[in-house]
Amino acid sequence: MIGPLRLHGKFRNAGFRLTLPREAILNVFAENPKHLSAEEVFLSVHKKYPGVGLATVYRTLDLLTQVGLIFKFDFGDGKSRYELASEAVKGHHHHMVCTRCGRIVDYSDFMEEEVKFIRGLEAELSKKHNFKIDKHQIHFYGLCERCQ
Amino acid sequence: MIGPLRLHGKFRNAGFRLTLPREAILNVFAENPKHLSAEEVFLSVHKKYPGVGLATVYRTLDLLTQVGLIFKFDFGDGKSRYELASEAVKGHHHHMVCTRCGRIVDYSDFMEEEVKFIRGLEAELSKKHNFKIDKHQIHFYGLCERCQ
DNA sequence: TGTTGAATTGAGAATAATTCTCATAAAGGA
DNA sequence: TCCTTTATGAGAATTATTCTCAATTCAACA
Repeated sequence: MIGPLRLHGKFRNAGFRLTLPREAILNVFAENPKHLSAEEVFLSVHKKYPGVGLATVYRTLDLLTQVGLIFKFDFGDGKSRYELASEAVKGHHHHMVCTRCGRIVDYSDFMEEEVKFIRGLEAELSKKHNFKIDKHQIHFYGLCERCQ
Repeated sequence: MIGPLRLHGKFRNAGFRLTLPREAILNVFAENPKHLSAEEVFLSVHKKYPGVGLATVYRTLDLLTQVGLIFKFDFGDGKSRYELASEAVKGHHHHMVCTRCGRIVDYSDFMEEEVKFIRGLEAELSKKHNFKIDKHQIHFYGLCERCQ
């Protein structure tokens, strides 16, 4: 669970207001685990706060992504997915996507080596191409256990 | 340029017919360089073969992706992009995406180390999670030279 | 603690990418 | 060449996402 105060601060500094829908949406991420689609977030919020509309969910997801509280992913199934940033950092992980059933398997093995390697690569690339990298995504695609 | 014979074989083995639209679409990739959207492919094909429709382009892109002749990418701007597989393999490269202007910068530096590292990771992950990995994508996001 | 202006919201319309439908046309084996 | 199957074009349909706009809420300040 993210501290309301930190959240509060993040929003204010960025010039945004802290509203009920925004907190509700953030709570969904704090309670549910991972990579939720906009519709899943909407349905989840809707249970407690039926008044919150889908457009607000989209707007807020955008906002939270900009502010850096959640990450946005595209696994190639036509809809975006979002995930709490603190989750992704604390239990840092990446994704394997099953090309048959669409299942997303997280892994957090070898992250230390991976992060070290990627950091190095980032530094080299940033310098060489004058590209200010601030995040990366690594996705593996293939067949999950069930679909082989 | 992909040899028509090899192409021929690939299609037959997969149970598909080799048609003019399919060749035309593949030629677009052989002639143009990289990561084209469906619409870009459509427009390009349309110049030489105005008869070819957008639906066919989508169908063929799907097909070519399945057969493995092209790769499909999602850079998070709401449209898929495609790229000749042999291009991606021969001049193996990955992508950096500018989060402000959407520009995609290819890089092919450090690929040897990168591929070696990723291969190792793939092997470990496949074994541990019993996930049959057949491809990966690495994307870096940030600000390109012009947008900083 | 009420007032006020700006930021935010909900509802539904609008948009954009992609997929589907179906009647017609083309491919390639017999 | 004929025939069956597969592929195609055109446009309708679908899906995710964004936009519009009047009504509401936030929070700074009186």
